[in-house]
Amino acid sequence: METFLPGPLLRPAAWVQVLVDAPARERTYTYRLADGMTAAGGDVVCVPFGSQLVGGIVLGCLDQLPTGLDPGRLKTVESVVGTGLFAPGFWPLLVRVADYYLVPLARVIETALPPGILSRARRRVRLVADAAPMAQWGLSAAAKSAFDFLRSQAHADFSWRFCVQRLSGGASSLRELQARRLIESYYVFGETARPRTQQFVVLAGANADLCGRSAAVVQCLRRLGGEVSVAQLLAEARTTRALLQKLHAGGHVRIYERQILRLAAPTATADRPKPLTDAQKRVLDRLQGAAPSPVLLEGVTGSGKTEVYLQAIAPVLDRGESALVLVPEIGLTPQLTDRFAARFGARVRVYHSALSEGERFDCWRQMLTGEAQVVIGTRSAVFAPLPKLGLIVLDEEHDGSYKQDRPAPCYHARTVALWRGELAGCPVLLGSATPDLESFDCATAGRYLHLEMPERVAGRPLPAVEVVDMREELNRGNFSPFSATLQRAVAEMHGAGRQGILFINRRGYSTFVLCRNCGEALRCPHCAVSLTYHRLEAGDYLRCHYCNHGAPQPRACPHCTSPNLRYFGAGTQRIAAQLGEQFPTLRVLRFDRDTTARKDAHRQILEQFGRGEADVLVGTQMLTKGLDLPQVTLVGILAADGLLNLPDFRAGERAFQLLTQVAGRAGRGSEPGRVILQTYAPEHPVVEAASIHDFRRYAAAELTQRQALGYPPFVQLVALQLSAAEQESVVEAAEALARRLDGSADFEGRLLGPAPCTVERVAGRYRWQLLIKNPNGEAGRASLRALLAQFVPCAGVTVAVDVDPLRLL
DNA sequence: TCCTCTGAAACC
DNA sequence: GTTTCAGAGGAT
Repeated sequence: METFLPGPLLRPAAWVQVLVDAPARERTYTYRLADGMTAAGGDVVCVPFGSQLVGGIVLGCLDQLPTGLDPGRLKTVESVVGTGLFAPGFWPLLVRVADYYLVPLARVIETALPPGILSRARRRVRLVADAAPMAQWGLSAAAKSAFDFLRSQAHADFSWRFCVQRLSGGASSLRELQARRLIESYYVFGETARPRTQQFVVLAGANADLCGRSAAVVQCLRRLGGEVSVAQLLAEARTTRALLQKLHAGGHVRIYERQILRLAAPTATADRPKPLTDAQKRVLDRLQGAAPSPVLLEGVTGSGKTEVYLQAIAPVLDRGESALVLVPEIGLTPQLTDRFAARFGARVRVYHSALSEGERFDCWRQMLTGEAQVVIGTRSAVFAPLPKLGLIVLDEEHDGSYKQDRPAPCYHARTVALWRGELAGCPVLLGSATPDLESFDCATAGRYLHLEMPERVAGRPLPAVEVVDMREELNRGNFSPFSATLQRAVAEMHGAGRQGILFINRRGYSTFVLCRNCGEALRCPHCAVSLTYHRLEAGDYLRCHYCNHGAPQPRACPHCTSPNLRYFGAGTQRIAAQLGEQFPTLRVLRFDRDTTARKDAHRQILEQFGRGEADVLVGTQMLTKGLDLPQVTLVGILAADGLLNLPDFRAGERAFQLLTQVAGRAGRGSEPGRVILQTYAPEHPVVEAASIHDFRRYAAAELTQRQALGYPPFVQLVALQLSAAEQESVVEAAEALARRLDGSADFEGRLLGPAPCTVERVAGRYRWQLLIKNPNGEAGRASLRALLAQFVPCAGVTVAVDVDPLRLL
């Protein structure tokens, strides 16, 4: 890790470390600063890189050269193109993330910045006004004609790209002209993103003389009101762009560009603060008076946490400060975003990684200028550059999607949010009905302010949970996934015209397909898992839920050619189908990753359900994330066992959260709710605690066990995952790394493994894992950082470091 | 022995 | 992204 100078300097720094906008982003480069030039971390600069000039971000200043770098090879920063890309106090946050998660700062910046910030630093070319006349002597023919072309233009300023494409000799001519000081090249930082436009068509002329397709298209346009977007007309009139162009040329219609708002602030009907319950009032009072420390708000499902967030944010905005609201997944909570927009109007922005590059860029700038005062976003929005941050809210703070586990840095948005609050001096409000045990431990130990809302709003009771022993169902000869109790409950619910939710832990139709002749299961060719069977309109399909590999369902077993294939296990598709068979009048909707893949599909399905166009929603974990559906009275959990028995020390905690959250979807309206929890292990402590809504008892038991076994939150875990295409190289590298850790005098942590990951092969790569228990905090991470910096794995092996891993797979 | 092609590595 | 470099293979 590079060390950068802290604070302001007496003497301006001579060198800067730069993250360049080139494909080779793994490394950073050192540049000299020209005399009188100053730069700070976060500035956008233009630097020579190889033969070209590229944009880059200054990571930090150096007052001495890194060892082993030949001063003769150093180049000088061309210009400082932009400053103030980050809110005050933002840079130390990024440095802290890099330090803690053992990743290069460059990686953190890439994660934090909206993509394309650097590519928006555009290279331009201009004619030098007072160029020496003799500079043209002896130019190559291509360069001469290029120069003449540039001079013949009305203006003297061009984009580099235009020049390369348009001029004879392209880039080499430009370099030649630049060397002669006939032109100069410079960079501009994209101050304003181009406004987005859309093509519109409007009727023009009488159009009496048209016939055939033309007449039909004009007729359609007239029906649509005479003026629509080109895209809409193309779709509605089922016509082609060519025909529209012909009509345009003939003067029958006019096509023009209209500016559209890329960041239309979510609009909704205005909403006023709701009257508060006593518990909500107490919480808000404590929040106002509290010092800026983290707050854990433990409020049961349906206790009105959202209203607390809204009313806690209002005074922050009144003070002219901004608020950041983090949610696990933006698509899953359209109701929440709508409510924020309704309450705070145009000051609200939504920021997440599914936005387009342009949308993220625009939103980023609006945050910096203070135009956006409330930002609702997912994990990556924890880096939103809001100045004057007055409050950070993390809704459903226990949710695992706050942890990034794919590309480094594997940061946890909750951890980063807490640091942000500390650096900005603002409170961080963590809300959940089932707090993460680490947060809960901090709260009970007094490190966080612990506030509670133990009752639902309007005196509504928590739903009664009936545990059904599925072993007895089997004994009675019921082989269906629905117990007799659940069947009766569904019939009753349907009869009363109410709605229900069925939770199943798997999507697809069957979880695996087995040959009854040879006993082989159909497996993914790239991963060490079986394929899931999906029924699609286009035909039956097998899909790998790890790498998304897909194949048509074979008619016969690929191992022994027997046609005797059998489908095991039930996913959402099969449950929905069986439910339909059993209750023919029941209207069933599916809510899982397959049915919500389309943009805005979450909202559509939820709205459809909300309008009462379906009676039952069958879905996966997606159902657990904060849905507020007041008409739902019945919740069925088909098999709790799949959750309880995962090979992970957090399996119990996650199962408890999931069961409590699904159960919490019932009885949120005026009618009381009812939950039916089916399991083969009714005596399991997680099932028992969840069935009586007793988070405290479960948490206490689980924490005692964690302490005894030396697991988080009592010990820090660091997972090192190695992967490669060949099994031998991963094993070899993993063992080499383990020897290195064991043999090191500095390293005091405990090493578990190396061992293959639970699913050893994914997408054609073998994965092995080392787990480190680090009881020494920062000191332990520091020695690990040093060890990892020295460790060079054999060719083709990549090492991923995950500090505080959430899933041990 | 020199030249050309090609893929990989470096670019501060 | 461009440029450079090293090694293979081929022509002289």
